[in-house]
Amino acid sequence: MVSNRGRRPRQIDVAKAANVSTAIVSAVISSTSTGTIRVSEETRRRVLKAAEDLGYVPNVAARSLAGGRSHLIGAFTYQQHFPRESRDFYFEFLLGIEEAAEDAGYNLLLFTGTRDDSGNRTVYRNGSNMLQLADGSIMVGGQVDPKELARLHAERYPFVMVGRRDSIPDGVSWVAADYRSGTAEVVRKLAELGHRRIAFVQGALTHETVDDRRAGFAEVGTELGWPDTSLPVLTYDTAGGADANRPRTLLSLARRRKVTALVFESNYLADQVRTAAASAGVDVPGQLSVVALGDWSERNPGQQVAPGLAELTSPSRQIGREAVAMLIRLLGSQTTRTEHVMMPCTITTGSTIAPPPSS
Amino acid sequence: MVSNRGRRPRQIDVAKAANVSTAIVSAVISSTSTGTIRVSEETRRRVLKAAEDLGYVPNVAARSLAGGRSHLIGAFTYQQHFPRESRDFYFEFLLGIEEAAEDAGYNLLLFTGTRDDSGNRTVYRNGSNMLQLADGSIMVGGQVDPKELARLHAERYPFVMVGRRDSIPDGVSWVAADYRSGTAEVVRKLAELGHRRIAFVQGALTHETVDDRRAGFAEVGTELGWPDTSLPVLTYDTAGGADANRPRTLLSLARRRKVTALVFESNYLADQVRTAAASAGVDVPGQLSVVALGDWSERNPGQQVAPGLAELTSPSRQIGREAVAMLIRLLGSQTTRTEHVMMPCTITTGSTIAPPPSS
DNA sequence: CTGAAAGCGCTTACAG
DNA sequence: CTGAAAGCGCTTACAG
Repeated sequence: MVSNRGRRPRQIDVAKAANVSTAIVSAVISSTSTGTIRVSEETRRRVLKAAEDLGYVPNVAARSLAGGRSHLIGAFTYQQHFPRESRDFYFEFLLGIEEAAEDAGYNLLLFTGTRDDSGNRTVYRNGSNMLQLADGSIMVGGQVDPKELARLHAERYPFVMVGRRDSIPDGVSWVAADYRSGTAEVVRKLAELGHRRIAFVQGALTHETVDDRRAGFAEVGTELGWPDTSLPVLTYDTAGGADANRPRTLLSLARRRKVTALVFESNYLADQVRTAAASAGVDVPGQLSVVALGDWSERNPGQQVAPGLAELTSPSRQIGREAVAMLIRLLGSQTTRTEHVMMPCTITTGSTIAPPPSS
Repeated sequence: MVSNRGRRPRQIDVAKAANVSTAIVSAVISSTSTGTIRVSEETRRRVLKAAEDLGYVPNVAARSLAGGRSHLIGAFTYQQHFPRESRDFYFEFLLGIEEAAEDAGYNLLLFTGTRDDSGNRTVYRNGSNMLQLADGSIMVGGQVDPKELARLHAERYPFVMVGRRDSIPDGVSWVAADYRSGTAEVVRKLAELGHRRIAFVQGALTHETVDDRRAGFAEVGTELGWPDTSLPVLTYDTAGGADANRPRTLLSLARRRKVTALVFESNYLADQVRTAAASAGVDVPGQLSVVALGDWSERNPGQQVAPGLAELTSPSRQIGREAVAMLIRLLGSQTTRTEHVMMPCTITTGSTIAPPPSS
């Protein structure tokens, strides 16, 4: 490496040139607002001049060693690759993080170099917490290592989780999409259009955000005083993978149950059912309204968003932004604190929602 | 801030626990290949165990202060915002940089926090070279501050320029798109299809990459022994902005000059001319072939790529990747060195190229 | 193969 | 308002 060590002017050189102590140089250069040190305007100018003349440039590593802060925000993911394609669900989170870091004047450290010898992501490489390079970090993505998160938290390393909120240890801060309210909003909207039988379609494998959506779904029933039969929950077997018959089964089930609107946890399945309806002669949305609630777990990698499909969309960019704001709050706080924020989802109406058939 | 200072175990604690010196701990933990220090397998295990038990985590700032390396690659841009939208010309460069950093096991520091009080990007904030947080950096984008670059280079800070190669000081390393060869390839292709009069269309404002393209254009004439009249260069006034008449002027000029193929520096203008041709009853590509050479400077922000337009495409992603590889070479080199690499462009044939009219 | 110690370049109490 | 000095937590010659 081309090393300039020893040739580059240091603080002490500037101090000598300006005929002051290094403390003064430090105070002038870093212009610490915390500093109780006040420097006369004349001295200040002299120091600045000397620094300029010598081409002095503070060493950031030394500064952060002595000062205890790097002024860096980190972004980490357990995903195999950093989200880089716009079709990657986590991509938008990262964009929001970048934007907010930029707005806040922070540099952003992407922990791209955090794979162990087996190619798996880990925070602790050779037992060393790589994240501490940054003052705090945002953890992005659907995969997590709960043990690592717990250890991080125990170490009191400041971080905010984004992209999921289940399977993460207590005390960990997060920002998440409010699927509950969003789903309730969707159902309310359908009810307003005149629907009186709306089914919630979920996979066999449940997780927290599915529970949230179902809660939002049920909530509207209570709100409107509907009987349980008006809001049936249909569960299909996820284990079988992409079962070609699944969409048809669901369609006939819907007809039998006299359901006029289908609310799908999975965008993928919603899209499939819409397609199947077309070939089965069922008019969407004339006879059947279809809404997707934003779960992409069944999506094939590279699959594009289904155009025209009514859907609940995660406010991923805003979540990313909020996570950075939250992290900065955590960093500024004297006490250890935990924050949880739910951000409202967006409803894209699309062309698959309409009033129920008048019959 | 939640500070763990003083509570977190340090190297010395591990050393005491393992009954060795800190030098040994350092050697074991950092597993420096350079290290002439050899540690017995048993000692090694003891140290690792102690580190594990204590939850020891090396401090990176200290490490890079003492060792002189941070093992971080930086990315900087003079653009107002970091490229984040796929329609941003510089976005792909950044993706390539991220990919390559990930592959090389480096963390990537995005210098998002580098705007001064007026909102302008600077490398030197309060006289301090922010980039030195990273061992070396990639500079991305179309804007540059030549003075800062010169200063950086004088300081012997290792960096590689990407996205442009003119207006940058001597001795600075860069990776750029090879528009010369690409343009030659385009013209050769047109000649093979039977074209014998091909015009190069350029703006009044010239810069290095336009010169490159024109050189590639002229090169083929020499190669094939064509007279100068076969390869005219048409210059239009850029000063007038988006002049609505420009496309028509060019079309009639082309007809008068008996030109059967138009090669445009500017993608924007190429697209406009194609559209104008349609409404003027000129068949593209039946009567006139149109090719764009990848200059986007006239593009409106947010404008999408013109679909179907034959064009030369900058290998931006590969350039980003190569820049990282180059930087890593520079970092590993004992001597100060400069490297320049031109990466081949891609030709997208599209639907605007055909043999000339048979008449 | 191992240990004691200097030094990396700052910041920040602590005295004056 | 200013100075001398300790200390941040490592790495790396240099001795043993």
